[in-house]
Amino acid sequence: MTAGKTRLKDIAMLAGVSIGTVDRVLHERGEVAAKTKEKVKKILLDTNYSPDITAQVLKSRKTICIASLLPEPSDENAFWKNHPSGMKKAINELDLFRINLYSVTFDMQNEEDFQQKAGEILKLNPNGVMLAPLFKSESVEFCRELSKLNIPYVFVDGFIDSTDYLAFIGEDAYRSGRVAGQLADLVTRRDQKIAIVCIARNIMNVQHLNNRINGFLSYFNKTFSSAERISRISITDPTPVIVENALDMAFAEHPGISTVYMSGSKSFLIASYLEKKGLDNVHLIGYDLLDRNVAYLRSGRIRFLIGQRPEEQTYKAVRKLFDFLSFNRIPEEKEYLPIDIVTSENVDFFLNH
Amino acid sequence: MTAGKTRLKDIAMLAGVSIGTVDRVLHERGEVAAKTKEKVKKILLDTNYSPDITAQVLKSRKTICIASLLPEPSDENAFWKNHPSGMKKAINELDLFRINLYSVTFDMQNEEDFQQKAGEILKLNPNGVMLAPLFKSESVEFCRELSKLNIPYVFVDGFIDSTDYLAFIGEDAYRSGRVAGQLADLVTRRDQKIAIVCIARNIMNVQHLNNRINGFLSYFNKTFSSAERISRISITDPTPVIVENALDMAFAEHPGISTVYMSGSKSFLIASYLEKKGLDNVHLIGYDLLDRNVAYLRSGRIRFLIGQRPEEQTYKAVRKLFDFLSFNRIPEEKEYLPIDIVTSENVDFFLNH
DNA sequence: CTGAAAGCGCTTACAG
DNA sequence: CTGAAAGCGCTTACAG
Repeated sequence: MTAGKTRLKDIAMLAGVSIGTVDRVLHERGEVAAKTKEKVKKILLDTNYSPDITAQVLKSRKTICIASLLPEPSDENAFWKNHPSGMKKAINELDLFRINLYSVTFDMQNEEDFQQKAGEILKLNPNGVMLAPLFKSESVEFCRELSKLNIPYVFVDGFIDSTDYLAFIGEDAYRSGRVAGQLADLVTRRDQKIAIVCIARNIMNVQHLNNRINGFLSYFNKTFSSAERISRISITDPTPVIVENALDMAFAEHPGISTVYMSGSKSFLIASYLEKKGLDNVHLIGYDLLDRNVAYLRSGRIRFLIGQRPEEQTYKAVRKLFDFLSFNRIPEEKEYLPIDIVTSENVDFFLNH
Repeated sequence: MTAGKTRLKDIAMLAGVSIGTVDRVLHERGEVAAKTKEKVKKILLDTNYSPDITAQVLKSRKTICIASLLPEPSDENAFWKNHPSGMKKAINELDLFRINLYSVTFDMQNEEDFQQKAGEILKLNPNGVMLAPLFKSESVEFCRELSKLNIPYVFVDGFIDSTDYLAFIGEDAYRSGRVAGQLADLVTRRDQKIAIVCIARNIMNVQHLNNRINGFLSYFNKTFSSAERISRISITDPTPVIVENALDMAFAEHPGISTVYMSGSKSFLIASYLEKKGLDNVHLIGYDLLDRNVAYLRSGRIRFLIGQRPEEQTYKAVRKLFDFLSFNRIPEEKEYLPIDIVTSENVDFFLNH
């Protein structure tokens, strides 16, 4: 709290050496006699010395370069639209340091594009990397290269266990599913039915959605058998016609569905379907504050959206990389951000900031 | 983004003057000929100069002192227990600057104690002040003194319009009431009744609670007349016996109450009552993650708690004061923090961090 | 193995 | 009104 008043100079005086020598033991730059080293180390500890960071930064003036590799946001997948603002916020806060951000995006339908962009980043030789590991094998490969070059990397949104990542920041999918389960339970009468919808193409994504769905189901397991009450609808293509057909079939097969849990971020597709079919009494619970979702939340067509703070994910990723690179602070390995319950009444607070 | 590479020295060269002169126009320290001033100013603008903060801090080494005046947390009012951790977090983040925090607490039942502690702070002559203006006239008086001494101050939790505050950080009470209303609506059948409880002694507090209650009522006004469905219970003393009697009367007078909205932070009192009386089917909605509230949330006795991020309030207050004092950044006048909807399933995320 | 010195970019007296 | 110089606390060659 009280910034250290002892300076290198004071340590040097106490030890009867020059500040150059103190600096050498401080940074373990060698070339110091064992005895002097011991003496200085002791005094360093006794005085609880901590360097003045402003002076360090002023002197060294090295520029830190952080690269990010995230999916290109699109209409098809607007979830990634807000991630850049978190990075910008972090950079702004750190503007007294020399820090550069090199943002790269890849086409999330295209493994090759990921590989190519990863290659670009490797060529740049940044000090640290943040990535969303959407494609497993390609990501593993990239991480291996980074490790080889001694470049630390942080995962955002998902993580791969077999790699040597510095940190992961994201959602606890299982628990977000449990939260959704609780909300679904709250709005669904015991004699009514619940449907779980899963729309997914790529495998990583499916894993994440499955975790959510397992969490969702786990909430009901405790109370009573869910088998008869909960049905699952899997759709492999988000094209509206295909979605419509799949839902038509499901609603025909399971009469009495009064709540739909959309495990991914495309609730607006379901909302649009329900509106079209006049299914006004069906509750809809989904994820992420995409513009189209928020519009349906406001109109009442979507009851709850669960937020996972995309800006905060990238904000924290940049901060953790920076703190590690500058001050050697080792972050917690995994940080799960709060699971926000968002309704039409509190959504505004989660949009601007 | 890219930190400015032009230095005072460069400006001086371009203007054909010494860096001392540039510095004088930069900080408007006078003693500069009008012509030179103009010339330098133009170059400053053209080059988009921004000073190197590390060098500034290193040189000036002035210590900023921020004082806080908050209520002493107690069993009686545990809401204030978590505010200090937000201040600590801010101080830790700013540890490369010379910044001291002087925390003072007052007895929230005692106006005189507030005055005395305010006097202590004035004697200290800090650079900035953060306060919770629980007592109106005493706070106005204190603020007047601060203004006279040119000490900026930031309100936390509440604000007083007639004063000259730098910023306010807190809850939008009306809208938090609306959120509660929406949640109450969700769990209450149309043929069931809702009770609003208000326990308060001091007047500022009542104002805040009234704003919440008005927000709550406004949610129902739109849909249908609430007069017949919603009753209000006012209690002036949080002593369990008194609370019990008041609730006994209310439940007797309004049969069919199935949801209780507790407008203040003492939901645990209601929860305890409901448990004692075996009123297991009554939904309870309240505020703030006090230990005792959280325990009832976990057990299911409390359905929803609305959180107002106490740590973030003080964190932001310290940051805003610091940014203003150090870099002359003028903050937004009022910042309303997100209204968190907390249930037994997501509460953990809101506790640690 | 160790010390003396220069310099990072700024601010602050001081001399003229 | 203006400039030259010292110094904030550190790091980095360089000389010995």
